[in-house]
Amino acid sequence: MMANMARAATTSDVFNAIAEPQRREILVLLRAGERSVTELSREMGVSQPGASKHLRVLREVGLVRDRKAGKQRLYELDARGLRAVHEWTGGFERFWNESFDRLDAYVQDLKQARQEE
Amino acid sequence: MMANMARAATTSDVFNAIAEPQRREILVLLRAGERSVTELSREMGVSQPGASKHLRVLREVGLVRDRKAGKQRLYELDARGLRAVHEWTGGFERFWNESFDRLDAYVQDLKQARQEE
DNA sequence: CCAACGTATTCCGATATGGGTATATGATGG
DNA sequence: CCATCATATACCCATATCGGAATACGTTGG
Repeated sequence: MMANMARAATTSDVFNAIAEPQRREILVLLRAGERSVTELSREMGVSQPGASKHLRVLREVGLVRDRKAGKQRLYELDARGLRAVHEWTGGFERFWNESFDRLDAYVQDLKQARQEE
Repeated sequence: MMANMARAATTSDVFNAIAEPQRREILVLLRAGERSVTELSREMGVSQPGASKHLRVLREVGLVRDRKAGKQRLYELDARGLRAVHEWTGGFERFWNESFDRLDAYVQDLKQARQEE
């Protein structure tokens, strides 16, 4: 009865889609222009079904578009979905920019070391 | 012989760590300041072990620091690891702008097609 | 020391995941 | 229509994942 959901479906979630290194690699490759599945699988050193499956995920979350070109199917980047991730992480910019960040971490470490002695 | 790795371990990978909605929620909550585990679990409507386990993942990828405070353990944001994600997605900025242009062009085409009906 | 409180870990069950391999589906040229 | 190339899907396996419940561990006050 679907009581225990193991994790959010990788599809329909951009954060999950880009959690996979090979999928990130695909997106990077596609910045240089559209590619066929075979080209991608060769450039990545991955089996064709492997590439196809990752492309399916990327397609379902909307990060790539595909178009038929003869026997081939060309995949093209659609980076709009990455904007949400960029903006979400951007919401933390002031926290990683704080100049006392490193010093603060250092102080915390000292405190902790003391307490654990 | 560990031949089939199901997916990259969620630990040691920031992209994977933030693929989990609850973990993202924790990070957001911690922007307002450090919190104990119980406080977090209550604010999130999650069990205490649930919170603890997500915090462990976040700690292992370095997105939070913890410090003992009496019986409690206070968790604090360490957003530096998010910078990598921000920058990676930032590498696509010109593409999502371009995509908007393309969408815009498409919309223009639609308008035009209508007028020509 | 011990009772209590706060937190972490362990175990379990259901499910998602990724990589193979084999095979199905699709499109093309002739 | 057929042979062929390109891609997608199905199936299997090993493992990761998440949530819940029970329990272990740690700290503190009395």
